[in-house]
Amino acid sequence: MKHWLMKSEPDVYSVHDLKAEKRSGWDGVRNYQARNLMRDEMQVGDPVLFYHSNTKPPGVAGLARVSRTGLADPTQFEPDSKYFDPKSSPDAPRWIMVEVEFVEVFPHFVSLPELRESPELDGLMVIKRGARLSVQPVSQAHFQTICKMAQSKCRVQ
DNA sequence: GCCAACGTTGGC
DNA sequence: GCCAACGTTGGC
Repeated sequence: MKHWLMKSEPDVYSVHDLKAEKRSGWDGVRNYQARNLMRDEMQVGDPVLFYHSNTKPPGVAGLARVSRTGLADPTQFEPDSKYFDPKSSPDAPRWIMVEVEFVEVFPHFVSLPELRESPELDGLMVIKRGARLSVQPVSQAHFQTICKMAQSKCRVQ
């Protein structure tokens, strides 16, 4: 089992939105590296740290789990969507996404400054400069440290 | 609002 | 295939 961190701007889609909706397709990713991780590496059941970006402060807000894999992102076929991709077709969809299922809102929001302060999180991708990738792998040790900081047992089921 | 980082585009 | 220009991300 692999562990992940996925970024979303809470003004657009927050962990509270996922709580209300229970499950959601992770649409709108238009970066090949992020797509490849979703398409090739993610498996049903993998835990996902839900990260709030572009907000004050940014940080890890909750937990989700991968509930479905290998789905075509429907927004690539919607001409009115800002994620529309005229070069993609339903026969050969270019943008593959996963669906995630809500697990919990963390009792304690772990802010980016807190992540930076923890010596145990040395090497965590999201605290590196210029780490723009919106889907990131997280080591099991880092994942468990963040769960502890969030005051969560991170039980996925 | 600024700007560093970095991905993408397109001319050559 | 190189690389300058440009666009986006996202912290600050």
